[in-house]
Amino acid sequence: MGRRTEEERSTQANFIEVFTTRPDTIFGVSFLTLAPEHELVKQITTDEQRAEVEAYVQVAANRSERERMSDVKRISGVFTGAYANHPFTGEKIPVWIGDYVLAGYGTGAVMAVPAGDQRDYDFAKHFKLPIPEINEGVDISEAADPTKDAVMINSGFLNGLTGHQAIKKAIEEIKNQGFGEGKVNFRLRDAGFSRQRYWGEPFPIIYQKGVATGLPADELPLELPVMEDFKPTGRPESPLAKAEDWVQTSHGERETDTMPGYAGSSWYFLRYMDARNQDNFVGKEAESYWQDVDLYIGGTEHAVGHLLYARFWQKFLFDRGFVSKSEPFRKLINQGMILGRSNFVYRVQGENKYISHDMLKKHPEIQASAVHVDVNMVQNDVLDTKAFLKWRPENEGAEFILNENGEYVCGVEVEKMSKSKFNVVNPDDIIEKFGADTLRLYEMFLGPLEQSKPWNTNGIEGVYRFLKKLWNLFYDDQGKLKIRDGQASESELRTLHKTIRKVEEDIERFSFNTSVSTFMICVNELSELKCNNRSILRDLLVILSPYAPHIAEELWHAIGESGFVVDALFPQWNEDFIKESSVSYPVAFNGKTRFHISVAAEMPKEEVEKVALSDPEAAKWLNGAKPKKVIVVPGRMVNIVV
RNA sequence: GCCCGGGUGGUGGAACUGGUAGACACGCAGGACUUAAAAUCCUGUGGCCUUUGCGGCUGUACGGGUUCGAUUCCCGUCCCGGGUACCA
Repeated sequence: MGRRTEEERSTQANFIEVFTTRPDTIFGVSFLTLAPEHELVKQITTDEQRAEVEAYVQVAANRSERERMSDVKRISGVFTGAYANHPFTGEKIPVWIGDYVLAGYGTGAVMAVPAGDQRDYDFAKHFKLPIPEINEGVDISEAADPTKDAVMINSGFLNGLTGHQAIKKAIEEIKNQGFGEGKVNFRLRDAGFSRQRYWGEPFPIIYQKGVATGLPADELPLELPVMEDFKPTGRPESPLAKAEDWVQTSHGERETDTMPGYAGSSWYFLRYMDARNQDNFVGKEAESYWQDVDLYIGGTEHAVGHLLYARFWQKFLFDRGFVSKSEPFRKLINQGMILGRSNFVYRVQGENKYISHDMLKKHPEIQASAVHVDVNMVQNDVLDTKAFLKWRPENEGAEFILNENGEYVCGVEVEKMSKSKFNVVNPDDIIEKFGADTLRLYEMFLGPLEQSKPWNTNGIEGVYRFLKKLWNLFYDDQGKLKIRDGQASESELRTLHKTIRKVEEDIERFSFNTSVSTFMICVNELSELKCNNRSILRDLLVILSPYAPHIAEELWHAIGESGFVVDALFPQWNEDFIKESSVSYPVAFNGKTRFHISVAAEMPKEEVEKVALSDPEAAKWLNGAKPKKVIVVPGRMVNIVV
C-alpha cells in the first residue's frame, strides 16, 4: 500500500507526481529522482544539462527493466538542472534522473529521502547531495534508517510524532491541501501464459486476418495434431508451427503456442466432480454437492505457483457464476521436503590427488576444491576409495591423503536431492531390504508432515522391529497362527481403545509421526499381555492399515477375514474401556513435583487434597508450616503453595 | 530489509486448551541366551552434585514479565531454515 503526493514544479506550472509509502518522511526530501523514461525529463531539462541528460537516457533505454534490477550495485544518475518546490516548505528541490527508479512502478518518480531509504541514501552519498535528519537520536552516518519508530524532528507539523503516527497525519494534510491522495498500489506478477512446446493444451483460437477469434463450440475440444517430430525448433516459433495441415484451416490460421502446465491443473479438481459430463466442464448438481477441495497437500512451490493460478481461475469462474465457492481449497498443508545429504571429496589444486576432509584443517597450506561424490560410495562419511578410482575415467590413478586411521573422510552438506549432486538415495534399496511398509512407516515416523529434513535411515531398524513384533502377535516361532477366539481381557481392551482414540485424533490433525509411536506402544503392551485375541487384533489391523497397508492386508486374510481390510469400518473407541479405576496424582510444592499419590479416579477435590497433605512425604516439605493454598486439578495434579 | 516457519538429551522427535519435560525410536553402556556370531530379550541412559543407598540442585536458544504453576502466554535479543525484493 502506498500514498501519492504531488509536487509542484517551480519554473513551470507543472506537477511531478510521486508515489510513496512513507509520506511521514516528506520533510526529509532533499531531491527528486525520475526514471530515465519519465515523460517530463525532456521538458524540464535545462539547456546546460541537456547533452549530459540525453546521453544518459540513451544508455538507460538500452537496458531492460530486468537488467537494471539485477545490476543493483552500480549507482548512476544525472542532474536535470531543474528544481521542484517542496509542497510544504516551498524549498527548491533539485530534480535528478536515475535508473534505480523504475518507470513501470508507481509514477516513475521518487521523492528521495536519504535519511529513510537506503537507495536514496546511496544515491545521495554518491552525488554528494544533502542528507537531512528527520529522526531524533538516530545515527545516519553509515546507513539510512527505514524504521518508523523514532520521533520526527525538522518535520514541521509532524514534529514529535513517531513515523507510525505521522503517516496518518501527513496523508490528512496532503489531502487537505489538495495536492495528493491515499492510494493502494498493486504490482502485477509476470505471468507469461504461452509456451513454445508441443505438450500442453492447444489454444482454441484462430486468426482471421490477424484477429484472434474463439473456435465455435462444435469444433471443441481442440486436440493436438499427431506429429512425427515434436521437439522444440530452436527458433522462436512453437513446434506446432510445423504441422502445416493443422495450422491452416478454411477460416484462418491456428494459434501455435500451447498452454502451460498450470492451465489444466488450475481447474482439474472441478472436472473431477463430474468427469463424464459432455455438455459442461462441471454440472450444477455435482458442483453444488462437492463445492470445494477439503485439503490441498503440496510442496511450497505449489503455494506460490499452482495455488496462485488455481485460485485466480476459481475466482473468475465464481464471479461469472459457474461455481459456488470463490476459493477452491479449504485447507492447505505444505509437506516438508526430504532433503539429500551430499558428500564431498577435496581435490588438491592442479593435481590428481584428494585430501581427506579432516586433514584439510591440519594442512592449511593445501588449496583444494570440493567436488560432489556419489553417496553410494560412502559409508558413514568414509569413502570407498577403490570404488572412487573406478567411478569415472579421470579418477584413474588418483592419490589420496588419508587421516591417521587410514580413512578418507568426506565432507557433508544438506541440500535438495538431485542427480547432479550425486546425493540421490533410491527408495527401492530400502524396500528391497525392509519392505514397502517399513519405508512408508519410517517416512511418517521421521517427524511432522510439514517439516523438511535430510533423509537419514539411522532409525529405520526400530520401525522394522515394530512390524516384526506385530507379526509375532499373530504367529509363533514355528510360523503357526496362534489367534484365539473369546472374550478380551480388560487390559487388552484398554490398550486397544486408547490406541483407537489416539490414532483417530492424530489423523484429524495430520500428526502421523505420533500415530506410529502409538502403534508401537500398543504392540509393546499387547506383547507384554501375550495377547492373541482375535477381536482385539482384528481391530488393530483396521486402524493400522492406512499406515502399513501390505502387512495389514496379509494378516487380515491370515485370520480368516473376508474382503479387504481397507474397506473395513474404522472401529469406535469406548470410554468405558479406557477409564482407569485409580489415578496417580503428582504432588508439587510451589510447582515442583515431590511425590505421587494413588487415589480412586472418582475422588472429589477436597478428598484428594486431604490425602496429599496427610502423606508422610508432605510433612517434609511443609516443614511444620501451614500451606498457603492448595490447587487440585482433577485427574491432573496437586500443587501446594507454602 | 520484509513475510512465513523453527530453536527441547549424543540423534530423529513427544508433551493436545498453561498442569509430572524428554513419550516412542535410534545410538551407546552393561547383562542373558550361544562354542561363537547374528537375531532376540532384560536393565540403564539430559546435566551437575552426593562414597553407596536415600536424595538434592539444575535444565526446553538467551534476558525479562504474567501465573500457585510456563517448552506452551506476553515483551525484548540472538541464531537457523524457507519465500521474496532497487516495488519508493
